[in-house]
Amino acid sequence: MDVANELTTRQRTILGLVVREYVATAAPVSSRSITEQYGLGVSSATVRNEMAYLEELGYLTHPHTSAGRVPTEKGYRYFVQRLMGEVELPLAEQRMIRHQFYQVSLDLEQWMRLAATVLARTAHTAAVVTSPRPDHCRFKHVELISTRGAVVLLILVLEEGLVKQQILTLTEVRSQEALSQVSNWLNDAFRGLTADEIIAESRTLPAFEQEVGRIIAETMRRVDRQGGEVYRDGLLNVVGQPESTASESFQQVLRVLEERALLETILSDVLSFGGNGVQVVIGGEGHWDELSECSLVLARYGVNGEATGALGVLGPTRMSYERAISVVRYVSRLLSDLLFTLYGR
Amino acid sequence: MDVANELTTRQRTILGLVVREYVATAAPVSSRSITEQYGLGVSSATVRNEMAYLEELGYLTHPHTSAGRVPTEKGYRYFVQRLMGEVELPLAEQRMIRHQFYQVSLDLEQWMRLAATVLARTAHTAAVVTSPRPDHCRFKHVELISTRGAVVLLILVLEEGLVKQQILTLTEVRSQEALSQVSNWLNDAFRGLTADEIIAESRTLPAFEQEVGRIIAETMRRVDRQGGEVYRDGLLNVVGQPESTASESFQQVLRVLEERALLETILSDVLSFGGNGVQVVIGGEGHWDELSECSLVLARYGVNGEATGALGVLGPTRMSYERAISVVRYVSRLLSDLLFTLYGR
DNA sequence: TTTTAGCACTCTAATACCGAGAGTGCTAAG
DNA sequence: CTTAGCACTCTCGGTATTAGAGTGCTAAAA
Repeated sequence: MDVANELTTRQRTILGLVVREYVATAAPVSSRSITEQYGLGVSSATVRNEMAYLEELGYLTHPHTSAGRVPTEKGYRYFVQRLMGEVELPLAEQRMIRHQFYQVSLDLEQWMRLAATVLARTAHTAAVVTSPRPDHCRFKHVELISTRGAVVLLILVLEEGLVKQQILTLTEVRSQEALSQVSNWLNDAFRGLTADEIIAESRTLPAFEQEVGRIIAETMRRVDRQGGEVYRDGLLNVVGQPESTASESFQQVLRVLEERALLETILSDVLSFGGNGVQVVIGGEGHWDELSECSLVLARYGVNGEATGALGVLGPTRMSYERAISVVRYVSRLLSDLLFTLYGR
Repeated sequence: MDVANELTTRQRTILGLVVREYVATAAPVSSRSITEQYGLGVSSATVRNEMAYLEELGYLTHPHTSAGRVPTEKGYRYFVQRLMGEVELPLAEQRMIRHQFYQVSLDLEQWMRLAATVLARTAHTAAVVTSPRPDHCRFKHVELISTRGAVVLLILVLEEGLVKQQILTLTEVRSQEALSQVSNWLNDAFRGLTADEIIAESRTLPAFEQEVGRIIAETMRRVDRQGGEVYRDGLLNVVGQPESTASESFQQVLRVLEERALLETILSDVLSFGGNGVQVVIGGEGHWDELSECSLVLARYGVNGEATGALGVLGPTRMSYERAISVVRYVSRLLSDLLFTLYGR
């Protein structure tokens, strides 16, 4: 950081006001509107001078000569890091959100869907929630269910409570009793093992059991790799924005949201960076071209070292970071707590 | 139908050309462009007269006095019903699509996701696929898996291959052996029953078994009622349209796509109407205000009388109905076939 | 040294206007 | 019934003009 970062109190106040005002109105903010709305005890000329200085440092810009000021990405970053503080969601909203979670049934899927909706509605942005992924999943239970002829439904339960299903077509018809026997046997043999260990263990087994073991291991590896579901909500909030009409960059946002692969890379990139807590990416930060003109507020959730997912909010750079950050923090904590009551040890 | 519906061959040709041309270019089509591009052996004045007549009957309009013609909703409907014929998807594309389905693993979820993507990409519109819902689901198998303390994972398999999971918190801790015994017992008792029958059957059982039975029945009822997942794709195709910049009606499309409840009502409304085959709703048809300015091409898929879902395409009124209808028809057939190989009897 | 009043300057956004071009509708002739 | 021809209408792009908003600067005041 350069020394120039040391802004005077007044400069910081003004920068904060410009950001807040611009976020609220979407229009460049003038020196006069600042002095009129928030009496700082100084004239507009003084504010003007300070603004010019803030622009020199790169925190603000001009759309054109005779327009008010608009925050730059650097300005937003300064605001988020040094001006905003640790804002908590208003208690009333916290209560409302918690209430909604306790109303739906005890179901991970419902929770994630609700989380996406709550995030989108509260932050007025698009929202993403990925299902929690175990760091390294372990076998818990398998069930083989005969459906019709040689077609068998394989249901795999992992330690972390994840359930996967897979359809197999056997080379010969087997009775349900025979299948149950096999699954009971495998349940004992594989309990608590990882995919690799199951492969190793399978080698000693008869052909059919070995084959099932291979399929189980494969499914588990797929879980390890590709992760689970991605829940989205609030796309309308992105499209409905005033600036969205003109810009093509909003199409980028939608593309990011629509392409699972792209989305997942970005999420894991961002989260592998920072430690815990809420991460804020403003305008791509140079790394992610897809995110120019928009911002991402992200957090991990889940039981640490057990299974974690990501959750966050994606909107235009001009968003209320206070709302966004506080709601992302709150929902991630809430979801983590809920998960812990179910799967934690 | 009024008698005026009897158009001359030339009028039908011209209407068809206007629709095709307008779909292709998104610009009002003039009498000259018709005579120039497709030599009809008549002058532009003649075409002009015919167009005026078609406008009188309500098949075409003018955006303003001196612009070309644009099809009305009625015009599109006539085109779809009487002019288009039963177009099939080009064989090359059929092959390509089929190939993609055989490449992914034998998994209903993957298929539906792929179906949505294929529909969106082929028709250049947004696409929706709902998971197949059994007409009246029947119990097949239950599994109770102890996870931690008194928390139990209940896995329910229905006749149709649907798997549902549910988390229970018992009042007392039970061993996995005890749980397995209960589930084995219930598997025999409930085999092939509907939700109501399970409730009846449960009355004679001991308290715990009765409780589990109640939960199973409840879950099954939920499946009956609310249906399953909805897969969407191609939202970008809607937003990227030339007319989308100006119109607010495109926000409606997005809202329809985002609100599951709304979407499901519309789908079931439309499909309960017509029999089998592809249904086309152009511009809301008066019933659905949410769909003004856009069209819906829908079909059922699945094994009839067993489990069916809906699948279709949602785009601007100005869309290629040939592509849309043919791809919806093809994918619905393909998916039905695939489902049959798995769950059919 | 900092603040501020005042003013010139710049740029946008709204409005009106103009002319070219596209396309129709109509009429009268083929 | 068709078509050539022409008047008429409306849009679209460009230009001019104006009002207003907001800045930057300078010089005076605190």
